[in-house]
Amino acid sequence: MDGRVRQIDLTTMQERVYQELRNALYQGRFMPGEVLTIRSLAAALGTSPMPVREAIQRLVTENALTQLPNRTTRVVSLTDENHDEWIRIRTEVEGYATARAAQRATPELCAELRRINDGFRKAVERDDASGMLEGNQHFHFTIYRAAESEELLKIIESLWLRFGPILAFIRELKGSGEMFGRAAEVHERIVAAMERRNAAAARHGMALDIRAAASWFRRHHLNAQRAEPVAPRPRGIEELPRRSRG
Amino acid sequence: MDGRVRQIDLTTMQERVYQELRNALYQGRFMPGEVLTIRSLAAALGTSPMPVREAIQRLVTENALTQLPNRTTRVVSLTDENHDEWIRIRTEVEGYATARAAQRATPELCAELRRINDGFRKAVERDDASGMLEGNQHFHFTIYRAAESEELLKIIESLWLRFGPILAFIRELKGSGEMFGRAAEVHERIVAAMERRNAAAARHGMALDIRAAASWFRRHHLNAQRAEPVAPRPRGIEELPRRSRG
DNA sequence: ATCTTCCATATGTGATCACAGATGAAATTC
DNA sequence: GAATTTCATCTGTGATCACATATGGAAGAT
Repeated sequence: MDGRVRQIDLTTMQERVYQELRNALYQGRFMPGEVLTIRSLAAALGTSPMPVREAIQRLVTENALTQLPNRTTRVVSLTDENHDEWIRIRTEVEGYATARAAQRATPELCAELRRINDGFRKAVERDDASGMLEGNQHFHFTIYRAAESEELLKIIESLWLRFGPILAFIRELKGSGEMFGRAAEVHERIVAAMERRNAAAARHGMALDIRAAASWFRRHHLNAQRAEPVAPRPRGIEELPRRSRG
Repeated sequence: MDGRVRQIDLTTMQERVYQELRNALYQGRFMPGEVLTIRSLAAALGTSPMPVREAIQRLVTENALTQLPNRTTRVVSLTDENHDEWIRIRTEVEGYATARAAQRATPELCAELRRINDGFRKAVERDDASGMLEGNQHFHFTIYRAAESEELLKIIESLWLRFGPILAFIRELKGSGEMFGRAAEVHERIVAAMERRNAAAARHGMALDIRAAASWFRRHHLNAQRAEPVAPRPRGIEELPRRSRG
């Protein structure tokens, strides 16, 4: 019975729904503030509401989605929580991962990072928004994986998940090329620090990269926000909770 | 209609189940490796399986529970994941929170920390295991709250959640008083650093506190492990996944 | 014209049912 | 007697149902 049949997918429905939604968020296929309903998602995914509601709950605990007091679930909005706060946490956690990666850096890793960063730079040159986002993400996560901590990686993934919907925004903004161009230079410095096994310098470079992107985004996001409000807030009730049922 | 009726609990069943399980884990009311079944929990809580399974899923995504390949959910075990790795992450994240708290330290905060640490020390002196655990937790979280970052606090809570079941262990171990006695001294040094607004020193002290407790626990846990194995692992299947259903 | 009330529909939550796989002890085979 | 098979029971997963609340437009009142 060896080669005649292939292994099939054994994961649960809920897990597959969860992964699908996670990927969608990661890649910015949902807009910040967008409302998600169980039944419509279930219909779109071709399954029953049951696995969807469990997947949504998981994403809510991961802070990728929020639940309003009227129990509507929405993609995390840009302003409704403290952006700065998350940026500081990111610099800390991802900076730590970078320091660990620097301590473990091999010539092969540095060569790979250079290669990825070259691809990133090329995407910047041809003004390919998706290519830039992908290249940037690839560069970052190659470093984080090199930190060799499964658990740390999980935490960082959950941080990025929260920033996924922002990607949907950046994709449509003009002038991201300039910012990413500067990012490519910072990346270069990070790789150089890793080659010298200088953990502190690598960490510092990563923190700079994150903060620079964040402050660029803040400036341009505010402009975009003024021009075109994204998701209208629901009626007036923002405080009222609901009944409990038995 | 003012004073004649009182506000009632409006949260969902699922939320209350989640909080109840979370507290139980936090306080070490479940042993590491213990198996949880939906139906029996539902019966114990006096509700239907539905809210319980969603609460369990949330705790699984928070890494407080694990799901074996045969879909049995268990309280996180002591050895089945890298203890060291989590300790390093804790020193980093909680160290950062401590540094932030030091920057924001007020005389009132330092006085309160001294008071809490005195209570902790007294619990050590009268060899009150629960009092020690509680006092220690109280001291740590007073600092973390002083960091004034809601999101950071969430992350730290999820880290501690993972260590909750270990408390159930420590509660029964002899000689924890000696370790906690040393911890009280380290706490004192942390408060002194915060009084001087010396963020680096406070951070360093916190890292020392965490690492010292962890290495003490490792030594004594291994002894306890030999004496009395806690949770028998299920039969032989540790690899086999299951079917997917439609 | 503006605000309120009403109502059909949509939505989340919890209960119950159905079913495949897991479990562990009893029965059977060698 | 030891290893294997069988079978009743337990458990997680997904589907469906029931119901209270939310929503948003239409009808009505001011």
